[in-house]
Parts: sequence; structure tokens; C-alpha cells
Amino acid sequence: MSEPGSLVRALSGRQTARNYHSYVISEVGLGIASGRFAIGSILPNDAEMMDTFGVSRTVLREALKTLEAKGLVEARAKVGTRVLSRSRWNLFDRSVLGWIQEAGPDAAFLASFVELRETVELQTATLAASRRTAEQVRMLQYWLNQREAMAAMSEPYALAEFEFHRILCEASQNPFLRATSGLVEFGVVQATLVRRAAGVTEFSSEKSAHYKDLANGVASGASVAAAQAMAAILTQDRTWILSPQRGDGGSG
Amino acid sequence: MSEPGSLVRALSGRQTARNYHSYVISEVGLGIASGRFAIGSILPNDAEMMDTFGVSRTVLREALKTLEAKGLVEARAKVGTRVLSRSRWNLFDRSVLGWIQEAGPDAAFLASFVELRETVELQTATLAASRRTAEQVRMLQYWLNQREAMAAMSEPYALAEFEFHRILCEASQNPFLRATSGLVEFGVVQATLVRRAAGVTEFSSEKSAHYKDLANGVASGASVAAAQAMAAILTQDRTWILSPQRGDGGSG
DNA sequence: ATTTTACATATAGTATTACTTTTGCTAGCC
DNA sequence: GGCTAGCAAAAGTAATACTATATGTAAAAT
Repeated sequence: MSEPGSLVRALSGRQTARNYHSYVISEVGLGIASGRFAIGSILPNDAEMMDTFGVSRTVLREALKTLEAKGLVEARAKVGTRVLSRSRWNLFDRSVLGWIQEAGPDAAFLASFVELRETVELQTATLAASRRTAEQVRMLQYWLNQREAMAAMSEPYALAEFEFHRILCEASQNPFLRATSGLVEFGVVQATLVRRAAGVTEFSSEKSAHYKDLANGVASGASVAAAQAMAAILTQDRTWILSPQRGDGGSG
Repeated sequence: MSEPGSLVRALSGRQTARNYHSYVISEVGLGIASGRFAIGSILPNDAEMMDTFGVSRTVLREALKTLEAKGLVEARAKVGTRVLSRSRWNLFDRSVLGWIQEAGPDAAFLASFVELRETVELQTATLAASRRTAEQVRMLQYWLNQREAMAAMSEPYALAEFEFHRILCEASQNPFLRATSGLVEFGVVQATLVRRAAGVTEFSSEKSAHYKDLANGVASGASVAAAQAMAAILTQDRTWILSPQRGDGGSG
């Protein structure tokens, strides 16, 4: 039940597969993220993959089109469907991040992630404080309480923390920052996964004061205070996310 | 020949259509970005669109799958294919940004864009200065020269400026920042479009000193100097991008 | 020996048709 | 009035056949 990745799936709403498309998409997507389909290599051809996944060509091709749209592969006649280099991947896409997370990101990737997240979420906090609506303040308070209430259960806890950050994205009133909710989810989930693996059973306490400060800062329109509280949260998350993992090395 | 959008297409490599898929994708994508297919509305059903675009259901569905992957639409049985709200769009996707640009972004969107770009590219410049390779320094110098050489022609000029910024993204060594090259392209193109529309014929001069400082800063590893030069560039671009447009109101 | 040309071939691209599944709506039953 | 069954519209899936494209190879020309 508690296999790695279940938290990810729970948060992103990916159960197993809503239909054949999504099944093939996540199988191949995860295969690419994990390195089972090596970067630069050619995927098995249509006929072979139809056989592997037990789907028609229609389904297979539509799935590959989706992956192409996310920058993971590129199809060309006579040569096949090539796995593109990571620099072509759409790293702000929620599913792409999900596959990377499920595959087990390496230390360099996590360092890059933390680097960007700190810049982005700091701005999010700053803007949210000056633009939030009354309704958003209420929502923040709600998820703040939920976060405390669910502190003993990794998945509901992570969900509450994620929702809190997501409301902040909304409150920034900036469509680009709203589109970074995938990043935010990745961060919350990654920090929670690491701590759960380390045997943590009470998830909220270390950051509780900072979350309270953040909510208060946003509610009162204090941009600087909000940013400072966010900075404290991100610093704490960073130490968890970048802490050396259990040496399983990864499956790929 | 000089219709709006040709610069966009030239830069992003979208000629007209490589195949039927890309034709349908950009028609519908642009239709959505321009508001011709209203947000929240249902697209015409398969049969009708097959007729409109003169393609088979296979092509149409694969095109819609691509748009779904970019967060523009969502298909559900019995109800049809719905145009999603902008908050679901993948705004870091190059083609999505291209359609928005071609459709003529409104002032609020441009303000949001500038807001984010300044945060992101400032960090890019900082990191690039500390991580760039010798080869990247050479490339920067090359595009710096090209930028000057092409100052009289909007498209080659914009291309050179874009390449300069793109090399910076690469040099940051951060995959997320590399994935923001679509943003960078949008900014360069937008600034150039506005100025061309205003009758500018010499594109480089105002920012030349700053670009030189930026290249020098990156080459010598001076992160702070590089960030300052980038800030000056972005400030200048902002005044152009946010300047009131010709009052054509937009076609949508 | 090298380059060019042309062809065979493998692969994705496209078209067509038919059938299945999902789900919103409506009408009928409790 | 609310629940239930079934109709129907739309997307989902399958199967098949044909077309376009580009790669590799071998023959032909230099």
C-alpha cells in the first residue's frame, strides 16, 4: 500500500488509469523519466508498442501525440519516435514532474528544482500579500488549520500544505505564477516523501510558526513579512529535499 | 508580407504547417487564444471540425489530444470538448505563448508576463555568470556581434537577441530555467513587434551598452554585475512592452 | 576510389468505417 | 417529489488500408 509514488498519485489525482490513453501515456512517460527508454534512443515502433500495451494504433498514437506535446518525444517518418533531451521537456507540466518524481529524481535535479522554487515562490508570496481577496484569506486560514489537523498523516497533510501554496499562486493574480502549481506540488510532495521515508510521524511542527506568519502577512497585506515567512519555509524544505536519500540508487 | 505574427512564426520555426496535424493544432490553438473559441464553450463536434478543416477524424483527434496536453481543452463523453480557463493553460509552452502573441495579448497579460520575466531572467543571469562554459562565452560574444550587425532588420535582430538570452538560459545549468526559453522568446519578440509597429528602424542602440555589460559580467563570472545589466535590459524592455498599443482593439 | 543517383524499404502520417463506452438528459415509475 | 431506467450524443477504441517521407544501400557515373 505504501509503495513510493502513491502520495504523488493521490495528490495529482492520477489513480491508475481513467482510460487506455492515460494508461499508455503514463507508462511511456514514466519509462522515459526513469531512463528505461533512454534519452536519444528510438522507442519501439508502433506495432511493437501496440502489442506491449495491448491497445490499438489509434490509442497508441494519440498517447504519443500527448507526450510529443509535452516535449518528451519527437516522431519522424522512417526513423521512428525519438526520446528528446531533457532540455526539451516541459518541466512546468504537472504530469512530467509527476513522472520524474515517481522515477526518483537525482540530486542535481532536486538542487535545480529548489533553486527555482525559491525564486518563484518568494515572488508568489510577495504578490499574494498585495493582491489577495478576502475569500482567499479565508481559504488560507482553512488549509492552515487542516495542515495542523492532518499533521500525523502524510497524504492529507501534504494535500493541505499543497492547497495552501496553491491558493497563494491564485492570490498572486499572475497567470504565470498560477501555472507553477505543478512546481509547488512537486516541492510539497518531495519534502513529505523524504521525511516519511525517514520515519517522521508528525509533519507540521517545524514549519508551523512560519506558515502562521505567512498567512498573517498575506492577510494583512504585509508583503515583506510574507516573503520572509515563505523564505523560512523554503529554507526548511530545502534541507529536507536535498538531504541524502536512502541509497537505493534508483530503479532506472 | 509583413502581417503581424510573421516575426513570431519566423522565430519559433512555425512556417505554415509541416503536416495536417500542425495545421489543425495551430488553427484551433490560435482560435482559442484569440477568443474565437470562447473559454468555457464547447468546440464544434468531431464531424463538424473534420468538415471545417478537411481532415480525417484521426488527424483531428490527434490534434485535439495535443491541445489537451497543453491544457487548452478537455474532452468528455456526451458533452464535447470544452475550452478550459486560462489558469489551466500551460503558459510555459512555446506554442501556447506563440498563439497568445499572435492573437494579440491584452495589457493585463503583458503586465503579468513582465512581472515574471524580470524575476526569472534575473536569476538566469546571476547563475549563468557563475556556471557558464568557455564555449558559452564564445557563443554569447557571437550573438552580441550579430545583434549589432542586424540592428536594422527586425527579424534577424530579434533572432540574435533571442539567441543571446537562450544561451544564458543554457549557461544557467538549471533545467527549469532552460525550459523558460519560450518566455524569453515571447519577451524579445513582443518588444520588437511593438517597436517595429512604432516605426523604429534601428533596434539595438538603447540597450547595446547593457548587453555588452551583461556579456562581460557573465564572461568574468561577475554575478552581481551581470544581474544589474540584465535588470537594465529588462527595465527598458518593460517600457516598450507595456507601452499603449495602437488602438486596434484586437480581432477576437 | 569517390561521388552521385535512384530505388527499395521501414516508419510514421492519413483516411475510412464500424463498433463500444461513457454520461447527460428525459421520461416513466415508485 | 425523488428515484430509476433507458435513450442518445459525444468521445473512446479498433481494425484495415493506403500515402508520404526519409534513410540506407547499391548501382551508376565521374
